[in-house]
Amino acid sequence: MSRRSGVLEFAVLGLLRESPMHGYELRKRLNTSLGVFRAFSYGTLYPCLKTLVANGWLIEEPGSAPKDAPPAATLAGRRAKIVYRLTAEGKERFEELLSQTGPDAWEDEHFGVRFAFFGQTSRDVRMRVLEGRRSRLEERLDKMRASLARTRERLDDYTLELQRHGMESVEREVRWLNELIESERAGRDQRRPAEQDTSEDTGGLPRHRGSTRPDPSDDTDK
Amino acid sequence: MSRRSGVLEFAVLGLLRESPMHGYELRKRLNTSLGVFRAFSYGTLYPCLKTLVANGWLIEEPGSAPKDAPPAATLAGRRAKIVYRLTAEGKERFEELLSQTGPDAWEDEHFGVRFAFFGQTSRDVRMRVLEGRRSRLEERLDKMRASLARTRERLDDYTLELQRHGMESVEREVRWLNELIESERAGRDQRRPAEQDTSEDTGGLPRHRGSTRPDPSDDTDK
DNA sequence: TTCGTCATGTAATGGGTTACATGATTAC
DNA sequence: GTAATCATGTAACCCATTACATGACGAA
Repeated sequence: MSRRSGVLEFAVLGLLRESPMHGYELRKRLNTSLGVFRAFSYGTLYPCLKTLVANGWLIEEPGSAPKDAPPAATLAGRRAKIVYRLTAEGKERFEELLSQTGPDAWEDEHFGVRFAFFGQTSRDVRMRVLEGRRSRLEERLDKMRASLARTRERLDDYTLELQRHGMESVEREVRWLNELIESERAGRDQRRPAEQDTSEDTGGLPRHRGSTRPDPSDDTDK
Repeated sequence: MSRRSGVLEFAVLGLLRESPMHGYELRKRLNTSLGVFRAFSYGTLYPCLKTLVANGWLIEEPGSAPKDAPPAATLAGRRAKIVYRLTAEGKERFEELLSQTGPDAWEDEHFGVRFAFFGQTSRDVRMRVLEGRRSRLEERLDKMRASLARTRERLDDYTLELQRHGMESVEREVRWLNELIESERAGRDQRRPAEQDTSEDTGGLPRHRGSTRPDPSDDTDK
């Protein structure tokens, strides 16, 4: 019981499913791995962890070394205070959340996290979420176009420019979704011709290369 | 006194500076004119209006017809309950807010509204806000690139794609800002060659055309 | 020994939504 | 006359941040 946001709960369960972690590290992962979509502070995270423990979805363990690290290598056995590990019920709970495709799933606040865990999501759910998001954005576009048509002449240049840029952003996301949806479909069809069953269920992704070049800098946290 | 958000206060003062309005209409304008950037509910707006009145920045007037409408024309003299009008102090307050260029001005929550009222903003403030925003985004890009460089191999395709798309969005906004900044500068220089003083202070804007075609549909409000 | 980062937490506060209550006016 | 929309408001709640308090550990 006890709702506790949704987004955070989902993200925490998802990250911990991959491997146990303590709060501090969890927060860093939250604020980077999940793209630009969300940032949480300790004041949000720690209380949330507690309620998840209370729900029986996590257990606290006194941590020593971050695991999977050679004795005194990588981070020199940094002592972690409390390591959170997903319980069986927690795993179940996450699975349940993963399979949900309620209208929430494609709203702004949720879509990002949902997408971040698409790797663990079944293809049909992925499709429903992507398509849901797309039509959500399309109806938003309709509204914007309509309101713009109604008001364009009494708006000054800057307001107009703002609106234009806003619309273009949305249009751009729609195009992105189109690509994704298409390649998900292609991924499904792909299986037909050769009937090969490599891996298990990996849908296709466009496969861009990021324009990233190395550039040291530390993370958020003011 | 009494802080009350900032964004809403600013937007309300700004909209009312153009013309008096009642709350209901004000909210619609807020949720459309200001682009995709913000949406407020009555539960937020009305209490805010009250505190603005308490601060002496607005006065309530019993409204009859929305003004500037021929007797029984346009909207058939819709009876408005309470019309809010900006006081002299309110105007002053707005002016003061307009001229502020604190780091807040270019954060996500504020930038949109600030931009929406660029029409009333002096060119140097506009420049500072645009440039502030740009460097804000650029440092964000640096962080994203850095974190991506650190973690790229242990991220799955979807997370990577999410990150990539996020970065591209930011890069796109930077390009947009570059164009705006450039045309602001051009606007300033423009004056040199001919020394013409048409109008007063209108900076240059790129002047795109929107892709809008008429398409009836009503506004938000669930 | 002091500073920076790792690490965990809590109380106060803020900013906002939801759901509800109420009623006038217009369009059918 | 009844449904939709216009119009104003409030109380309960929610989600999250800020600021603070505490302390261990490693490096200079």
